[in-house]
Amino acid sequence: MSAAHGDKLNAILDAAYRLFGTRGYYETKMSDIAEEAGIAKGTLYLYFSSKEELFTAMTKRDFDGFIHQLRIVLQCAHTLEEQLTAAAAHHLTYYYRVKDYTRLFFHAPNNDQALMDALNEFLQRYSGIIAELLTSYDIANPKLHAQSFIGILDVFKMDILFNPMFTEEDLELRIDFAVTLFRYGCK
Amino acid sequence: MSAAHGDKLNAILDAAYRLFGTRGYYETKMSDIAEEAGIAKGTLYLYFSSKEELFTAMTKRDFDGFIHQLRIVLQCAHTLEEQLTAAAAHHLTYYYRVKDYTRLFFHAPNNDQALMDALNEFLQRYSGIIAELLTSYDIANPKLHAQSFIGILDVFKMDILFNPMFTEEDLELRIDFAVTLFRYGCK
Amino acid sequence: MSAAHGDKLNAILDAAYRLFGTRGYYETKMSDIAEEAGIAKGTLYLYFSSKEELFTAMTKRDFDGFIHQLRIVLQCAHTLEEQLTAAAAHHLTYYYRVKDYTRLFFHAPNNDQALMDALNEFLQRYSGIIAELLTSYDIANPKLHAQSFIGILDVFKMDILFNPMFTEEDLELRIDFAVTLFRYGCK
Amino acid sequence: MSAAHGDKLNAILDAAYRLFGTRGYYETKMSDIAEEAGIAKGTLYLYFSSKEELFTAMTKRDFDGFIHQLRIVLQCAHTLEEQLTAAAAHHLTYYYRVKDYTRLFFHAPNNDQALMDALNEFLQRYSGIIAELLTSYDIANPKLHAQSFIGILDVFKMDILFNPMFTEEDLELRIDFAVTLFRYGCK
DNA sequence: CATGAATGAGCTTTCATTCAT
DNA sequence: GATGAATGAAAGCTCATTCAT
Repeated sequence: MSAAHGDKLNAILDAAYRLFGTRGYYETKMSDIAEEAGIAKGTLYLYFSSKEELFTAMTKRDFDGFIHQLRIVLQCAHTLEEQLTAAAAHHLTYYYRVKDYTRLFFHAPNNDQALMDALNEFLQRYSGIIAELLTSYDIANPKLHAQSFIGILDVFKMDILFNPMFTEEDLELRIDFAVTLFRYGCK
Repeated sequence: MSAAHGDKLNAILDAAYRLFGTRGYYETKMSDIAEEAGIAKGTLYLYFSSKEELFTAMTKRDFDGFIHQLRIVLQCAHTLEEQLTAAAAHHLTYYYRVKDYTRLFFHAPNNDQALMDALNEFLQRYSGIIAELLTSYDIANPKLHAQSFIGILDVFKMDILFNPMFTEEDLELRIDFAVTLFRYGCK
Repeated sequence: MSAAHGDKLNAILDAAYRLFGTRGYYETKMSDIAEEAGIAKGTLYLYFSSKEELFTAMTKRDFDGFIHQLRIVLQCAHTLEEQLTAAAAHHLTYYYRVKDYTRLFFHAPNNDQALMDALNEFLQRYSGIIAELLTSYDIANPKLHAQSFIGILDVFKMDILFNPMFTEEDLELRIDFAVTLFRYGCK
Repeated sequence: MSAAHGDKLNAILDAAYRLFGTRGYYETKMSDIAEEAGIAKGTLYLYFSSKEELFTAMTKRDFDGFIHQLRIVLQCAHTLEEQLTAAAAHHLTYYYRVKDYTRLFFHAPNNDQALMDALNEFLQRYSGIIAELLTSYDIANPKLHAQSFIGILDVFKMDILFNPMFTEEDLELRIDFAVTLFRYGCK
């Protein structure tokens, strides 16, 4: 894979991310993506054999970045409290940064097994990392706890993505709230 | 003829629920819904002015049923523990019952404001009921706590919907787990 | 045909005239006509077996009115000059009065032989009346002359129907102009 | 590839002319035009963004051809008599040649402003050319006279288009008749 | 006579994908 | 590798007409 090839590939994935994210899968045309990427329509098919495959590839790159970044922020934290807070901050900040790309979270192609697999794999990796963390602190049921922690965080995406008044302070508040609830329960 | 009218209306909504739920919005044709409902294509348009409107109406009916059922099960519970357990059981059992209709939760028409409004309204009602509950027990931050509780429950939908080995025991386990975590934190 | 029947019939024809005239044949729905006439959709079909037949009936009534009126105004005129002027005034005033119903002259159903027959028959009757007039003054080629006279008048419909500034003076001017040109040629 | 492009464009316009002309606007399907032109349905939309636009483009090409031809035949005539005869012959011969395309003159899409504009522009150009001619011979009211001349000619289209027995001699007769009437009046 | 709920054939337009250049 | 003209399947919606009441 030459540098030029990689450049064009990333240009396509970037364009796909922007358009799928802002308009949704079915509302985005391959020709729009080609134009946004600055290449010809036919060229897309030299890189991806179908629209679905492109969508899945774009999603996977996004997932990989999420996981990669998660590992990095976790390395800078040392107590359980710090690590959960880092993970929560990473999760919510991610949504906060992409609040203009809400379609990513609601509109995907429907009958694509590869995408479903990628989604499941992502969740396994994500909850695996959190579970590993909890295991190292001897917390029981690490997998269920990890999933629940992610669930607590994820429910706030509705606020973040759809409430235009949502501020960074609201973000901080929810980060601390989620960690505290997870650790100590409601009050 | 109001009874007949209601019958046909419900036949359409039932058919829409089945097909949208198993195939997804974009993969379901209006002609399929008509056939499934046992009526002519044009008749659909006497009841709903567009495919989107039909989808939103079907969704709203589902939401209403969920909320209605929730209120009923909550009336039979009297302590906080019982009430949270009832709500958790209701939520997860709902997913368990509709595990064949996974598309309902992932594939909706894009850019439809009426649907987004319905979704938001549902979440407000749902979290409002839980928050009210928490308030009556003097728990701080009732709204955030309510959302978090729902988040914990909702994350398990991935297991329920996509893990074909998922059993009713797994269900029971998660119901108790969710309530305990919510009340007392991890460990 | 009872009075009530005739009333309803005329209500339908009136409604059809208004809607076909302002919107055009294909842009007017049978249901619109029914509503405009204050009756039910199905009732239309008790009077006319199809949309085309209704259009043709409406057109014929209009043609009959035109011819009937023409005969009346001609009876009040006695010299050739007066008669031609009366006919010209009648023709152009007709367009002037229905300038809000321009679709009548441009948009008709396409493959309806009955309508084409009605149109031809009208033109035969119209030019026949004028030709008869010319014959009584021993003018040669009465049929061609009659047609030409009608042609001179008819060309002005574009001005009348499409020029919103067109005034009654413009009308008078064209009436005299047409008669003079027809009788004496240009200058 | 401009030649090929032009070829395909003309193939489409030719096909549209034939089908719209013989069947009418609403009775002609885009798929029929594509087939007649020997291309795919979707290709039509690379050249014209809608059925209406195609109809208008076809009409304009026809109008342009009419005007172009008119200018040519007028250049070969030198007296007023000759010029009017040339114009009359051109007008009536045009109808005679396209007598199989009667729908062109009766059936156009409704509510299309671009088409109405094209029609008006054509009439302005046509009557403008005739009026200019009359002006050069110091004839008063050149615009009204020009319109009337056109009206005299145009009325004969009914005979030409709808009378299957209409011969070339009938054509010649009307050409001379129209010019004589226009110049000297009846008788 | 009158109604209007129900029908279903019909058509424009879109867009993912291909392939000759 | 890159292009973009060409393709053609596919689907939402309309509306003239029917017929049970």
